[in-house]
Amino acid sequence: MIHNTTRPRGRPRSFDELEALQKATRVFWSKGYDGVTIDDLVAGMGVGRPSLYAVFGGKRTLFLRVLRAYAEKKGALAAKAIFSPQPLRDSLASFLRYSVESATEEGCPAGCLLVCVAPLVDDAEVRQFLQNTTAGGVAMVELRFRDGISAGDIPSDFPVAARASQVADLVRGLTVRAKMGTARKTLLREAEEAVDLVLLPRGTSRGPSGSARKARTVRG
Amino acid sequence: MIHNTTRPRGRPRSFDELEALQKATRVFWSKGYDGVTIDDLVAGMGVGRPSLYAVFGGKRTLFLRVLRAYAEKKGALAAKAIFSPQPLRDSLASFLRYSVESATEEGCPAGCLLVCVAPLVDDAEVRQFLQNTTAGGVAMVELRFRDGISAGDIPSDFPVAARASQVADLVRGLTVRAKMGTARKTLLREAEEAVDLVLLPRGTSRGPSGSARKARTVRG
DNA sequence: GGAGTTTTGGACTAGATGATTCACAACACC
DNA sequence: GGTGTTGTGAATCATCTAGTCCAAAACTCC
Repeated sequence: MIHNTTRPRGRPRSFDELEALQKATRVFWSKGYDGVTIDDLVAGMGVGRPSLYAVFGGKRTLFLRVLRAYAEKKGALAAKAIFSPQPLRDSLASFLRYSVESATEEGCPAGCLLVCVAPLVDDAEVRQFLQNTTAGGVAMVELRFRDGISAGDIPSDFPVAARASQVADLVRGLTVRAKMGTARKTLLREAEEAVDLVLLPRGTSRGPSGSARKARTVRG
Repeated sequence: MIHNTTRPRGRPRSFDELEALQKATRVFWSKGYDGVTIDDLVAGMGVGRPSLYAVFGGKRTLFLRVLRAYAEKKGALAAKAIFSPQPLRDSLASFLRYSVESATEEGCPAGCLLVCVAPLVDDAEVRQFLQNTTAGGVAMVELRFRDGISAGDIPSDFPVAARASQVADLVRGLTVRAKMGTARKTLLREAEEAVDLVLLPRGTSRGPSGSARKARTVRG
């Protein structure tokens, strides 16, 4: 009856592919990878079993698609948080806050698919994707640090690469804590404190840390 | 024939309980919790299926015993690393080094049972145990920081609690990276750099970070 | 050596799970 | 409306999995 030229040939799908993918995300997110059965996916996605196999290929390939979509979305939101026009300190705070909030969202499973679920999947393609994605995350933070140097928010000798890695590790640590059930409030406070840890400049004069540094030299 | 008074009554066990527990640890460590079947455990532990149920109760209770034993052993080694008589800087370096090394041991699964596996287990008892264990870990680092204050390695206003949490988060982050397949060498370097991040004293004079701090005040 | 006790290995059952098949439904095109 | 194409739901099948049962084995005690 309705003449839609761009419509494909046969019977139209009863589900939206992207929406089904999002629902699948929730399933994997809350139950892990090994903990999920095809029946879980069928029930959670609102997709018939044959359709699932026909459209997504199977559990493994579905998970890969889920992972890519999830990472893209999260990456975009993280970039939005860290690159919005504000001083570096606030950018970093926004970034950490977003990380904690997305890992402790009410109505969502705790933790993060990329940190808590995917690393456990014994699959070369997943591993490769994770490596790339995390490298991209670190690069993003590095980039923001460099902007911060240009803007004069941090000194030009700020150890960009090291600090970016440390920020990424902190985020991972906070995310795992979220998965363990630590309250959002606690994690937000720690994230706030971590900003100072990463950004505050080092003084060479104050504090009796000379002995510690000396001991290090002796040791190494 | 042989008269051993302390020996129990019936047929002796064909396996050593603690050894079997260690083998079970490896199985869970490498395959996760949901990924492990009873057959995996039977094969990996060298224990008959009925014996497994009789002695360890089942997968869940076995995992709990595994977890406790694992945490105790790791906690002891971590304490040894951080409390050995040396300046705070070296203690912290030892602690981080141990964390990375134990998560990247050759011949062992990458990562850590407490960080990468247990948080995903949907079980109240496991969750409770994790909370206690991680709290204990943070308390351990705090204690060492206080010793460091007494020894004059760090100033008396050193934010003990915050820094201890941050160290714990960093360790978790590094551990997840290990699980993702990052090389030990890389992680060891980052751990080394992190020592400075945590310990180096803050100066109030140097660096153009005034704008950033100001921005923070404006915001908050 | 015989009785009692505990562990073991193999077998067994009920149920879950992964993946496919097939008849039928819903559309576009002519 | 007829034809070809694609998606859907129900049913199906072989396999895997958890947990239990039982006869035999290995021991202690008497």
